[in-house]
Amino acid sequence: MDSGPSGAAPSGPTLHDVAREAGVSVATASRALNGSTRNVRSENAARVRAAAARLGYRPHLSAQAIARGTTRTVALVVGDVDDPYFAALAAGVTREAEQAGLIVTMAVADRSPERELELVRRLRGQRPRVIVVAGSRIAGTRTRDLLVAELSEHRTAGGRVALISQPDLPFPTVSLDNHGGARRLAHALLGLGYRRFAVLRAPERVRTSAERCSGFLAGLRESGLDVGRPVVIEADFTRAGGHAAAGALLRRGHGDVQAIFAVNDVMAIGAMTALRGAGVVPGRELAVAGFDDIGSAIDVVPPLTSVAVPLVEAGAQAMRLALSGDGAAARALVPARVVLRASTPGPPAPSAP
Amino acid sequence: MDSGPSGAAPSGPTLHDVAREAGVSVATASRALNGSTRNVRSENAARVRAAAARLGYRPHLSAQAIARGTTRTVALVVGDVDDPYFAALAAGVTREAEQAGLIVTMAVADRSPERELELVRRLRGQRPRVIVVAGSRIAGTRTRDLLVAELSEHRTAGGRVALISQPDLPFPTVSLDNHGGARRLAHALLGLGYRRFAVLRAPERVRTSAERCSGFLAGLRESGLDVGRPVVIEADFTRAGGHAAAGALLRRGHGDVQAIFAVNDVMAIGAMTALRGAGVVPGRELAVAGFDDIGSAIDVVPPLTSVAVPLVEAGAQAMRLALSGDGAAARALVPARVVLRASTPGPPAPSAP
DNA sequence: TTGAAAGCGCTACCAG
DNA sequence: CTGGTAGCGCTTTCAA
Repeated sequence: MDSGPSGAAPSGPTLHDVAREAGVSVATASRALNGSTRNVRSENAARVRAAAARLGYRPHLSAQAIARGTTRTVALVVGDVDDPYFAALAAGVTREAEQAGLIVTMAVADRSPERELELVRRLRGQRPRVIVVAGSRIAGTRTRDLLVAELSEHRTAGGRVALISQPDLPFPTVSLDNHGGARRLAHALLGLGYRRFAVLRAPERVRTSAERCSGFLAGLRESGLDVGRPVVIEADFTRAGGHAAAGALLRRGHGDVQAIFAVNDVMAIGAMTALRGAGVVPGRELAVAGFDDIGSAIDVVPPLTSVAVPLVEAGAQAMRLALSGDGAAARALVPARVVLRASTPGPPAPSAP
Repeated sequence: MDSGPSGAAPSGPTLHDVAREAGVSVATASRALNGSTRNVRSENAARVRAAAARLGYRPHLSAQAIARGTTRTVALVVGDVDDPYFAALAAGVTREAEQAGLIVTMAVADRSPERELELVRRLRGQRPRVIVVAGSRIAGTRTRDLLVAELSEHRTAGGRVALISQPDLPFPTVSLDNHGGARRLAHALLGLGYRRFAVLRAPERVRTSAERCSGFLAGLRESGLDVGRPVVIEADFTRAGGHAAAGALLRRGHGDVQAIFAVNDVMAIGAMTALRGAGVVPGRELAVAGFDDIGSAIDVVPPLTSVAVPLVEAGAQAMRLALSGDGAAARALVPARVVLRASTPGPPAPSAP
């Protein structure tokens, strides 16, 4: 008789109760509450609504889903929530979904592709209208193929899919202009006079990092200027990673490096703190630039040069892309804009040969 | 024949299909896949599983919900996602829920109590096992009463409720020790030698702010020391609000104020930037302290003195509280710990009478 | 405009 | 251990 520690079974008044209370049939009650109000006598409709209110009736969404054969659900998979990057994306997706009258179900993959796959599997059970994956973007063939298979089945079953900033998969995708943004940042820094760089990046399989890194290097290369051989240091894609990487740079001796490009802001900020901790003034002795332009980029000292990406907008756009029903080839590229601040004031002395 | 712009109807293989494919009855298929595996011959079970895999079958959660009379859903209402405070709470709730095998549905109230109420109404339609509200904590009687009514009905129907940091409502609640944390911060600052304070707070109806403010003032008062009349400035509960408030303080002339307490970190950080913009060095000429100890508190210059509240843990605890099924009177107080950093080094000169 | 009734996909009870 | 079958709460023909 005990329903167990965690388990009650939410019930509540049903449409039958409402119908009885209003003295009409369930069919009429259904029509009055959720169907086309058109064909029900207004007096009856009023009685039904009154009865529903009196009883505190709420339509059982699962029952509706099964009867109608459709849900109003969007399944969202993010790598993490407690991270401004994903939080902003989630905010965008949620805003747009709610505007379309859809309910968002969110699952957190903890940045693990396997878990991401597992979640998509389970979420599919909800028969969501749309599945949005804002993933960890880690390359890897097997899990990736399974994910594609899973999403394909979803689509075959009539569902929609949208990806945010994933590697190239056969679904509508909105991507951030990582390569272009980093490239333009390189140009901007060169324009300021910097010539020797260090790049703080994440491991190769983190695609976002890889793209930003290669974009930056491409920007340097195509300038035709003599930039020597940029120092590249690999670390975690986190604040701690940036901190560690900067530490490593200082330890190995940063030589003639004038500017550090960290592939995201939290790494850049961690790096700045590490520099300062070692007595090196960020901006003055060593310039620092990041990527993402997170809110706090403006509150660190010196304010951080970065590349702004409208993350909330990217999330919203993903929803729109999914709902628009354009084909799997639909792509949206969210622009990235270089924002120069005091952390890259230009090299201290005009390069003296 | 056109299903409309945004609307496909996700279908897919059903249990019947699987059963037929495996050459067993639906009942057996059901048992093999989702019921107690105990009572089905392993050979049959294998056939069923194989058939399910071959067909890409996923149980229809809505159908299960309706047949079982129970869901495995947690409905979470947050004020905002794109804010580290709520993001951390959401992360905690999500982590704990997923560990219990529950799926989280998230809705964003945009910090509006009316919208919060509306969302709870709609979410109830999902018949979630648990409803968690991490609200905007704005006082207001009417909407509040309706929310209580709604949540009560949910409970009556057998569901669970948990609140995070809400005003005192008759449901299990985990609260942050805002008053105590601020009080201890006051003590700490007094201990450092500060005597003249300014408080940057949000409007009275923002409860979190109100509690922190009153806790701080109580801490000052009970010290018995001569602290004069602290300057209290009201502004938005945001970074911009902090910036503006600090601006206002400087404009009106901060007189003998030695330390600023902002009721949250983002306000404090905004204030620091404003001070610096006006040529006042934070920490040196004017000490600054915040509340929340958000990640970036450590990355601003000087590092920000704050009061740490384990937000992720608070979210997790709310889930546990809800699942434990303790009565409506269940309360959990998440401790808050003062963290002194360089933004409050102690007043410049030993107080000279 | 209304009501009766047939499902929607799945579970669980009841016989075999 | 297995299959038939009666619902779960709701929508949606089909007749009236």
